[in-house]
Amino acid sequence: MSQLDDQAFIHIAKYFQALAEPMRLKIVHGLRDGEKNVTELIKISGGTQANVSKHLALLRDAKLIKRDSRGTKAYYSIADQRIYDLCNLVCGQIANQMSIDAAANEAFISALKIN
Amino acid sequence: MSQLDDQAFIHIAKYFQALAEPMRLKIVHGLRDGEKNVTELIKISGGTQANVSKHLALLRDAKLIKRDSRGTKAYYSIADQRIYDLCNLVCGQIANQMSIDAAANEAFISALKIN
DNA sequence: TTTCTATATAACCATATACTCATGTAATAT
DNA sequence: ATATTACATGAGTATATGGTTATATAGAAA
Repeated sequence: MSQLDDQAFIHIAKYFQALAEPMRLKIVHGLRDGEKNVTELIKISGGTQANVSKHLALLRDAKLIKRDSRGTKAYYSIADQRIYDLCNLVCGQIANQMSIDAAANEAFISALKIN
Repeated sequence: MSQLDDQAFIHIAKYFQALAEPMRLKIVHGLRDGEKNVTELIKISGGTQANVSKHLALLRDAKLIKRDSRGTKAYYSIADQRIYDLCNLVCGQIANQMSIDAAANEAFISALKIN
């Protein structure tokens, strides 16, 4: 396995890592219909201010979201729409894995739908 | 945010978590052209026996790979091909992020190609 | 049976992660 | 200038994770 591959795997792993946390998925989910400021995201996610702020910093660091500071507020938005493709792929996969009846399955999938 | 959503986010996060580790990505990458036994995967990944075995257990737990025991050997294979869609999406995203010239970019992408 | 090969797993350790509380900082309002 | 609102960040803590070494187990071979 080459150096380049090693670096690539590390890079890809970091990317997945950013999405590997329920609170961060909530935040990303909260941004599906456009930018929101931190206070709004705190309400949506149910997290504390400090914690949400940290997750936002991490997501921004991973280039998944971007920040726009206007006045005293900070507006965050999705930096790359493909996040949702990823999530939807995973949602489909998980829904498939669950051996539940059709009605429940449908309810589950629609609850998961992210875009 | 509903209970169901919370559970869903936890579930999805676990899925991403399984792919959020370079050694596990190497292993999954190693399985792209079909099943392999543990010894082969140890060689490919460069990890120790115990460590590879643990990662395999984790990947299996996450339903990403499946195990087939034949004789004294254990053959692993991909349980869901969509893993590769996920990886390729992320690869494209990462390649886009990197502001490198076209030739280098192409070399990078082809080094990353997983299926 | 004993031995060897292949794999899994327990015990342990170091580091990373997520969270909380407290504090810092910057823009606005009074 | 002071206070307030909105957000970021440092310190500290508990738990999770990834790795190593040593041991267990199971099938095949001698």
